[in-house]
Amino acid sequence: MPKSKTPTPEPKRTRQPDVTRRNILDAALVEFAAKGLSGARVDEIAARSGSNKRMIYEYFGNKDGLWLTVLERAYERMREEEHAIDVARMSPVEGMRYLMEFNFKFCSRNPEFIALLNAENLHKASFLKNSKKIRELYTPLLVVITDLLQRGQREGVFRKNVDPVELYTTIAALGFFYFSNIHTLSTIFGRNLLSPKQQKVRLDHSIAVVLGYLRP
Amino acid sequence: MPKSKTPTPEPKRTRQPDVTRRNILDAALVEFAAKGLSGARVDEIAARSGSNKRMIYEYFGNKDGLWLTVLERAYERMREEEHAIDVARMSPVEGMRYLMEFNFKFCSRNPEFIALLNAENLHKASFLKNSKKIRELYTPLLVVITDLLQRGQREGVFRKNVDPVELYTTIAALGFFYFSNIHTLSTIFGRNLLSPKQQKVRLDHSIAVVLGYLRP
DNA sequence: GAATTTCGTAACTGGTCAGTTACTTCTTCG
DNA sequence: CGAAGAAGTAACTGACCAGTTACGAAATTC
Repeated sequence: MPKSKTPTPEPKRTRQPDVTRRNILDAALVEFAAKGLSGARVDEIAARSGSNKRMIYEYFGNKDGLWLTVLERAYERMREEEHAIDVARMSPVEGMRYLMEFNFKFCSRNPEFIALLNAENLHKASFLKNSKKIRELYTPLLVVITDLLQRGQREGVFRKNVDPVELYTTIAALGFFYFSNIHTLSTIFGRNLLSPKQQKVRLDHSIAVVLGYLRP
Repeated sequence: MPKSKTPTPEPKRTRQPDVTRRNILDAALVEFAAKGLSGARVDEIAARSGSNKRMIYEYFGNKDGLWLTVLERAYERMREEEHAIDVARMSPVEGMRYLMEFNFKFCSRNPEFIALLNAENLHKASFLKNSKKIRELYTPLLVVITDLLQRGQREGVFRKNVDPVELYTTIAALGFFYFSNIHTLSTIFGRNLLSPKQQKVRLDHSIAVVLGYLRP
């Protein structure tokens, strides 16, 4: 039975299932991102959440259920942030630049998201495939890119016959890869790619690549 | 004491430390790539290798030592294959195209390499950082790209002021990301990106992006 | 062919961890 | 207040697993 909100303006609640649930998910995100699915410890998540194991199993059934929920929540968050993007009033070039910057900085700001996706790919996306929610998560970024491409082509500033899905993948790749592989790349190149300076160089280059390609 | 080769042409050897060692590493590569470091089972590696746990601990000390050796070996293999690349006699455009194709197909052909790198990045490259061998593994691809860029710029077919390291990262990203995230991308797009047809579309697009960018 | 070293097997150990349970404490609401 | 149920705690269980050991078999050396 779905819990309907009581009309009484809640007094001082110390029982806060929603808060407890969210605390568990926050703790799980950190733990899973740091250690992967098999490396993560349920006891650690319980301790970090300020709650306890019993609540975890009450709300999420088991470790796998918790993993799936954390994963879905991460996608939802990305989708929410992407939804706020509005490039309709920008020029195609400006818009594309803004989009890439957003994507790059989202990756920079959400290393847990990167780690989570990599872990899920290690499992061949077996959890995501069983997710009912994921169908609606088709990323809004794709819609925005399609629009920008059309306008740019009409105005003659972008080349023709660019597949939006391919370009989306390219943009995603240019942001994601850098942060996904930042530790091995830093080691091999002997540079600290985490530094803001290096990140700026990388973003500028990425934008130059895509805009350079899009020239008619 | 390093074992010097006996002058006698070995008869029928049933003792073959090198073979056993390699079998263990092959088995470990598969297991680690499929399940990550913490998910992999030493018993499973022993069984798959046709050898046994005792030998694993004899040769590699512990699970972590085995992991590091597998990782180094994967890098070495890549380096060897890259070393065979010779684009000196190709035109800059041809050479760049060939290089990207090589990189893309290497990723396609070596999914274990992809999985290994992702797992190592999850650990913040802590094993690679402690590797003595890794310093010499600075990828030869970088040298080849630098050469191609110079020639292309001199001949006027490539734009000027392109940083080879940045371009290398871009090329690596365009190949790696697709295969690294192939399962989640396939799920979200509802397409089977593993199919050769989709792979060709992706490679063609990637080449078009880089060559499009490189136009003066 | 005896001594020595290498290799293989399987049982064992000590620790870890997902998931459960018994029990206590707190909150809510009549 | 007092009953009912929700939330919390910590000990427990049973499985699993990295790493070890004891012992035997085979191969190599002298």
